[in-house]
Amino acid sequence: MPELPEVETIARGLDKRVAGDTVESVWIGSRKQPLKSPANVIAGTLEGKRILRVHRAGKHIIFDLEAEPRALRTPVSQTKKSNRAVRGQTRQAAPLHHSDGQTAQWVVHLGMTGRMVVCEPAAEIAKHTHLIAKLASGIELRFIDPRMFGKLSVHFGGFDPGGVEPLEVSEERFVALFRGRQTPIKSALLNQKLLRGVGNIYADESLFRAGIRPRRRAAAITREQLGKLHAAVQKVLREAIALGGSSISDYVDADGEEGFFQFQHRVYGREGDPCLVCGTAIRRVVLAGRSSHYCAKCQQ
DNA sequence: ATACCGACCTGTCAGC
DNA sequence: TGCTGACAGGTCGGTA
Repeated sequence: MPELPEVETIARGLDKRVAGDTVESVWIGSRKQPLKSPANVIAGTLEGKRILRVHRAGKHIIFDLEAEPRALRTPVSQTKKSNRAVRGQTRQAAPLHHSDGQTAQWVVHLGMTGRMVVCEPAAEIAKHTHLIAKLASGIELRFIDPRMFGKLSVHFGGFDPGGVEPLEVSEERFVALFRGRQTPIKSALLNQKLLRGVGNIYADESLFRAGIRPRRRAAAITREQLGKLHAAVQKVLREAIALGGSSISDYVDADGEEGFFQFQHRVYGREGDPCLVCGTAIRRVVLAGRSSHYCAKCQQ
């Protein structure tokens, strides 16, 4: 579901709502799929820790946790008994010997359909809820993901998502990323090891604004066009962030609000519709297994 | 190195 | 009304 602008919007919302709060207890559902770290390690790392800050790297949401637990674990797990019966198993906290004295990070990747929401404990528990973190202030942080393509993990001593931040990369470095690559430019834009955070919507939208066809070989694109692409990627991402991201089917931010960038889409999801610049029907082709939308006249 | 494909999952929607 | 197939914001691993 979410690309960089959506993840940025969610991370900002979460930071506003939960930074400074402390995780009291964590419930993790039985499904294994969304977990990259073992459930007891995730729960054990989160429980008792204060959330210092929530931010984004690529499409990852990162919760910075304070190094040392705020409170002992014992009273926490005792207060959890009532919830246990209702919601299923609560994992035992893992020993934290490997994280003592180090900052820990809780990293969340939302995949296609993941959502991370803040809500009151009384709020109905949505289907496909895989994690609930009860916070000291009384609110809950919930991870919901129907397709389970999302991933939850904890890291000690620095999480490296790879690639460069599209909003921070200089034009020189951006151009260098594609030098000599025979892959289609769209595939290169989607490669998170190069640029982190650009997904299918914003790749198509950026290529349209730069006037480049998705299938063009990266290496065959002129320096001037790559400069335009660099500007287009940054402009599209910034505008999308300003509008709270794109809500296609069910995307909402941490507060349940929809984004508005979908109304600015010029090619994505507009197959057969007239190009807003020249009137030519927008085409859709499948490239690297993903739908790619473009205007055959405006993009050469 | 690159490119294509299926796999991972569930839900929704168009068409019959 | 209900079945079937295509498709969905992402990533990974296998294979040619």
